[in-house]
Parts: sequence; C-alpha cells; structure tokens
Amino acid sequence: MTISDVAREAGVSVATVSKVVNGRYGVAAATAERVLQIVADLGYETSLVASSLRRSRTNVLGILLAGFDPFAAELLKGISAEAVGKGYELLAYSGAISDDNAVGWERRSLSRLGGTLIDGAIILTPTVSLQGASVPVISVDPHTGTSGSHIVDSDNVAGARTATRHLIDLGHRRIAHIRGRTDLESAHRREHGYRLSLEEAGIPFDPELVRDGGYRSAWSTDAARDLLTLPDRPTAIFAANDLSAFAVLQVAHELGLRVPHDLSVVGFDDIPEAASASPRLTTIAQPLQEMGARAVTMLLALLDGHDAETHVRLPARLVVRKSTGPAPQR
Amino acid sequence: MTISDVAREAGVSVATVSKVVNGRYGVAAATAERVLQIVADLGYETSLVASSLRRSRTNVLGILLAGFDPFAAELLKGISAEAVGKGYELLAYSGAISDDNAVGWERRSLSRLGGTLIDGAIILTPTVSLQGASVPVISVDPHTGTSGSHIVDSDNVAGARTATRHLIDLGHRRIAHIRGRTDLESAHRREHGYRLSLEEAGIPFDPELVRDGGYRSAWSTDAARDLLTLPDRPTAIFAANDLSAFAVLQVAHELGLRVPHDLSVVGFDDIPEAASASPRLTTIAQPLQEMGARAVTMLLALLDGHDAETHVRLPARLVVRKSTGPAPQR
DNA sequence: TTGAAAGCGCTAACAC
DNA sequence: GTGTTAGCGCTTTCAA
Repeated sequence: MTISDVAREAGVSVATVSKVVNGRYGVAAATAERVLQIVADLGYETSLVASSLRRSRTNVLGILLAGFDPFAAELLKGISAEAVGKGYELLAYSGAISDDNAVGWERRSLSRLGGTLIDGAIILTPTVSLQGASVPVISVDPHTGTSGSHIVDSDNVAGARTATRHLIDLGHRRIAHIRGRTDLESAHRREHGYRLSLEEAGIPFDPELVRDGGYRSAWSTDAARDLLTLPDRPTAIFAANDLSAFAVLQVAHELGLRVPHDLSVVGFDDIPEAASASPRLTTIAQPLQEMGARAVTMLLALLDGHDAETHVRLPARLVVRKSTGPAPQR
Repeated sequence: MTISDVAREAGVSVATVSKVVNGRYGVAAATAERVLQIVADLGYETSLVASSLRRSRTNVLGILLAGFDPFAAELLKGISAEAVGKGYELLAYSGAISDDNAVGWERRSLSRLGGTLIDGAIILTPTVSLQGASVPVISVDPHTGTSGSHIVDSDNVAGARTATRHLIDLGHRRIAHIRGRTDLESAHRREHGYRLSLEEAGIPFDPELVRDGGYRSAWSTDAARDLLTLPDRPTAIFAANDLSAFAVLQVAHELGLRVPHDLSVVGFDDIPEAASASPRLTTIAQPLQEMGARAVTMLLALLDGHDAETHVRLPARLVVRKSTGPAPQR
C-alpha cells in the first residue's frame, strides 16, 4: 500500500497524489476529490519513514530513553499530557541496550533518529555531552551540569538536605547514605545535600556510612547489606532514589529489622510504587510529570524559533509516609 | 553526518562503508579497520530512517498507543523489561490525537510505521480491526474480541465478579456501576461480571444504578454526581477503572460523604496511583506488566516464524485497601 | 493543472 | 576487494 498504488488506482501521477494528500495548491478540485476518495477507500496513510527522509519537518517529537523504568514512565505521562493537541506526534525510543553500548546510548539514538525522523528531542538522564546535535534538544536530569543543551531538573541539593534533615529531626545521628550513579550530576548533588545537613547539625561525616548503589536495585541490595551488618549499624538510611530505598526495605526485612522501629528509610523520586511499598516509603518527590511538561514547553518554543529558558529547576518536596520514625533509644 | 561523509573521509565508496558498518564479508581487514576508525572519530551512526526504507528488517518493535496514560505506562514497563537483551529496539509511538482522528488511530499509526520502520507491533486497546496489517501484531486488551490478531488481555468478567462479590460480602445491596468505554470489549465484560454477581446473590438489577463513565475522569465525575445525589443513593460503587474510581472519591468528598463509612468504592486496573489515593483504593489488579511481557514473548515468537498462542488471558485479582468497608446500617 | 525527474541516506546486486 | 548502480516511498522543483 504505497503512494503508487493510489496513483495507479486514481489514474494520476504520484506527484499529484502527494499534493492532494498534503493539501498543496495547484490541483483541480475534481481530481483532488477523486484522489481523496481512493485514499479513504484504500486506507492509505503516508509512510512516516519515506516522507521524513525527504522533508525537513516531520512534526514528531522524540523522547530518548535508556528504558521504560518508573522514572521515565512518570516523565512520559507529563510529556504526553502537555503535548496533546499541539499537533505533534510522540515517539519514545529506547535503543537496544547491552553492556557494550551502555554508555553513549543517547548520542547513538540521537544520530539514528535526528535530522530526519524527529524535529526535536527530549533526552532523559543523558550522561554524555550532546553538543552539535542536528535538532533542538532538552535534557532532563542530565549529567553534564549546565553544559550544552537546555535543561530541566529538580533541586536535588535542597531535596537531599530536606530528607536528611527530616531524619535528624527525628533524633537520628548515625545516618547512612546509599549513593546514586556516580556518573550522574543528580547523584553528586544528593550526596552534597546529605553532607550539608549533617554539617549543619554538627554530625561528623563518616565515610563508612556512604556506599554506592548506582540507582540500581542489585547494587543497592549489596550496599544495604553491608551497612546493616556493620557492628555499629546506622539507625537511618537516606537512599539516593526509591529503587535503592526498596532494596533497603527488602534487606531490612530479611535481617529481621523493623522499619521504622529499628531503621528509618528515606528515598528520592516518589515514583508511584513508593506509596505501595511496605511500609509505605517516605521520600522526596520530584515533580516528574511537571518536569516532563516543562521540557515539552521548552522544546516547542525552540522549534518555533523562540528563546527558551536555558535551565529550569523545579522544587522537590518531602513526602512523609511510614518508613521513618523516631531514632531507637540506645 | 551521513555515510557519504564517512566514505569521503576514508577515501572509499559508500558501499564499502555500508559493508563495514554492517559487518558484511568482502572487505580487506585494513580497509575495514580504517573505516571503523573514521566512524568512531566522526561519531557516525546509520540513520534508522534511511536504512529501514531499504531493508526489510529493522530490529525495532513498535508499541502503538493513544497516549502515555498510567495504563500504557505500566504495560510499557513490562514490555521494556521483557525486551531487554533480546536485540530489539523499542519505539513507542503516539500519533497526534485530536477529535477528528480519535477513531482509527491504531490503523493510521500502523500504516505510517508498518512495513518499513518496525518489524512488528504491540497495540494497546485497539478499537478497530487490524486485519491485513503488513507486520505481525499483538493486541493488548482490544475491542474486537478474538477477531484477527493475537491477543493478550486479562479476565475481566472474573475480575468484575470478584469486585462486586467483595461488596456483597460486606453487606452492600445497592451497588452501582460506572461503565467503561462502551466501544471496548473490556467494558462489557466488566459490566457482565457485575451483573453475574448480583444475580448470584439474588439482588435485582437496577438500571438506574448503571451509568456511563467512558473510562474517563470527566464523564465519571458526572456519573458519580448523578448516582450520589439519587434519593436512594447506592452504598457502594464499582467503577469500571481506577480513573473512574478516583472521580467517585472526589465527588464523594465534595458531597461530604466519608469513604468507606458512607460509601464503598472499588476500581479496576490497579494503576500505581491507586495505592496513593485517599483513601487508598480497593481495586482489581490486572497484571499489566506481565501482560506487556507476554505480548513481547508472543511477538518475538511470531517474528521468529514460530507459532504463538492466539489468545493469552491472565487472571485479575482483588486488592483490598481502604476504600471499602461494611455497608452502613439503615 | 499535471507529470517527469531528481534526490533524501542507505543497502544489495552486480560488475569490475 | 571495491565501486557502480538501482531503488526503497516520498516530496519538490521544473517543464509541459
């Protein structure tokens, strides 16, 4: 089912069909009507691939991501809600991730789609610089600080500070931290906020209480096990994201520690699953959907040739649920 | 940055570059090495659009959806998890939805991407038949019963029956139902399950207690308001999906009705937000992530030329939370 | 008002 | 071992 099929059926050239389908002028009304009728009968729809190869604009917004995890899913909801009715199609693309291409996926995806398939891109948590992209790009929660493209993120330092402060206010003194992916800016900021709060409260920083979790379940499980089997184990853990916090909850359960009676846990992100964890997770909520929406706004502005803010930073807020409580008495 | 740039830089023809990049035989080792070096230097990546126009296979799986709503998001998580490491790229596509193309989006999307860009498709809640698609298709929770393509869904009748039964067991007798989208098979099945349970309990069916919610927030709000301002209002509402149930919760709150003291509410789907609703929503959980995973398995089987089950139906289960309680005494 | 033809970036026969 | 060439489906000059 191609444009040639339609042309043959209508007894006109493919050029004419193309004009009719795209609403160009210079076609007799009668011809146009006949072609349109055949298009409808045959259910012809112009191939996105072929037309995008030829045209410069496609009206497709690309969302480049490493996988459809809960974080990406929330952002997508916000992106989709904001983009509806604006005349753009959405194309969320996750390249085949394997170990040997785990780094640089964002540039690879951008090269593969950019220039032709998509008019612009929103890239989630890129870790490499995206200078010289062929289309406008908005980075959400990127590694590279303010370098290069336009950025949307949330206030990670303040969020982490609030989380740690919450634990301190509950009387905790031995507060551990499970780090995020050390190649991501957000992870450093969260650790920074954690250390700031300790400092403000006059609690000496203990390097032994900080472990790598890489924002990932498996690593965080190991980290949690290490921390919770320490001779003088922490009474509270601030995990760099919710996934890590879930791992902590799991390990605590295995070790027979009651949360929050024996151990308090705070996460970061407030993915929807946080509310159904057992116990329900106290965490720092990033306004993920709003971040997605803002990214769309910025991208559309860029595509319209307007300026857009270079850096939008949204506030993160503490959501107190059931995984935090007063520090156990010694 | 095209294949010609690489060819020029390497002093070879584009054909040679293509061979090297795709690992074809018939290239001198030295040449291949030089080309690979230039590819790396320039950061060249073959254009998905151009190559897919020429090739028959792209190793891209399409997921066609009407928008990134919570339902789609959960399925995507399952799809993504199952597809990882299988050598396929994922491309979730949501065409521009507006009022005049609201129906038939799935066929339009399929025509636009099919045959060239994607090797196969998973389509979420299609409402029209997809006969004669150019690529293998798996439908998730479709309208058209068993017609045409391969199907994954959950047991809507049993789920609705369980939900209604749960309310009956709590002593409710005036149990209302807010219907789903009447063009969707699932909506009919849920209503059927509701009526089955009433019948089993010997409760006469009252047409006045059934309203259209269309699986949508706005309509459901109206429906809930109608039901709850009835002279003899229901003591329980079974909503056809969680979004509708949220609308009920909202209206109940506005009217000063306490849930579950004055009114019990059950939803359907168990999207993550259900656990954080206030009060936390009792609902029927569809195994959305598993449904997504199964769809991938089936599609990959089809793509490998194997057979796949024509219809996979997964069980739905009751998740009791805080929005249901004993019927109020008269 | 219409159609012929070039070309977007790439791959695959086939010729050299 | 390498290059030439045709062509995937479409849009867009440009000539008829």
